[in-house]
Order: sequence, then structure tokens, then C-alpha cells
Amino acid sequence: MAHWLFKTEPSSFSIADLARAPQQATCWDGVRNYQARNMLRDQMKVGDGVLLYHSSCDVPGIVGTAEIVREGYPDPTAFDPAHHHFDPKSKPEAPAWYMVDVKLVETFADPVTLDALKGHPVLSGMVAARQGNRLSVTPVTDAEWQAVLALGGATRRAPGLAH
DNA sequence: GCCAACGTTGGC
DNA sequence: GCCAACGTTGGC
Repeated sequence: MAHWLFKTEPSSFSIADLARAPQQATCWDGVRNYQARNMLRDQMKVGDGVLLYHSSCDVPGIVGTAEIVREGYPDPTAFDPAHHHFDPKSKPEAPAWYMVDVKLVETFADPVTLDALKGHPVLSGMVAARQGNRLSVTPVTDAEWQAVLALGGATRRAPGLAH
């Protein structure tokens, strides 16, 4: 199973917004970058883990986790001329932009701040932590995933454990 | 297909 | 609000 990191600006959509959403799930629309598009369209699978990252805010960092609940499908906001994310390059018969659906898994008791990432032997190498990285969707390695969960005060039971 | 100009992102 | 980084655009 693969892991990913999704960036979002909490002023436009935060993990708290996701927690309030119906079924605590949402479509992740508005991604307009081809590298990110390829990952959304081709690589993400139902059940993949997602780190949610807040950017452009007081304390940037990873604030919780989600999982992919629907694999890549055309982003309809690209077809709507009235929509902020409209893109005439994308046509329903030949969509340029894709999105997935995610569902909240956990809000961290202790967010893993960007500072903490930078000072961590494993996490300082994360694609998302690298200076100048502007991708809003990036891959996360197994080692990075485990390290973030450990730092985030993960309370989720391991798969297979009885409740 | 090169590359300068421009726009956007995101930390500080 | 500044500025570095980097993707995209468009002229040639």
C-alpha cells in the first residue's frame, strides 16, 4: 500500500472542515499540476494512506491522516466556466484534471510541524519538506509514514487488533 | 524546442 | 509583504 501527502491551506480547507464533512469525506478537487495529476489519476488506490499537511498558516505541518476512498476520476470543477478552478483545456470527453476522494482517519493530538520534519533524520528527506517544493500532492515512503505516525501521537489501532 | 517573462506557492 | 523557487506560457 502506498502513502501520500496532500497539502492544503487551512484558510480554504482544513482538517477540521474534513472532520465536519458528511461521512468525514470529500473530493480533493482543484489540483492543476501535471505531476500531481498523474499520481491522482494513475497511482492512488483505495486504502492508500494520506498525510494531511497545512500550509500558509501559523504553524505549517502535518495535522492528521486520511485514506483514499475513491480512485482517480475527472475533476468536474475544471469543466465549469463559473468555477474558480475552471480550465478550458479540460473537456468532459478528454479530461485534463483528476481528483480522488479521501476520508478522514485521524486528527493528530500533536501535529508534526514543519520544524519537526526538518530536524528529523528520516523526515527531513521528505519530498514535501524540501525547500522550494510546490507540489500539492507528493509520495511518502513507508519509513516516513511510520515516523510521522509515531510523532503524531497516533492512537489508531493497528489493523487486525480486536476492538 | 529554447528561454525569458510571468504567475503562483509557501515559508518567514 | 517579501522573496526564493519553480511551473507555465508564449515569442521566436
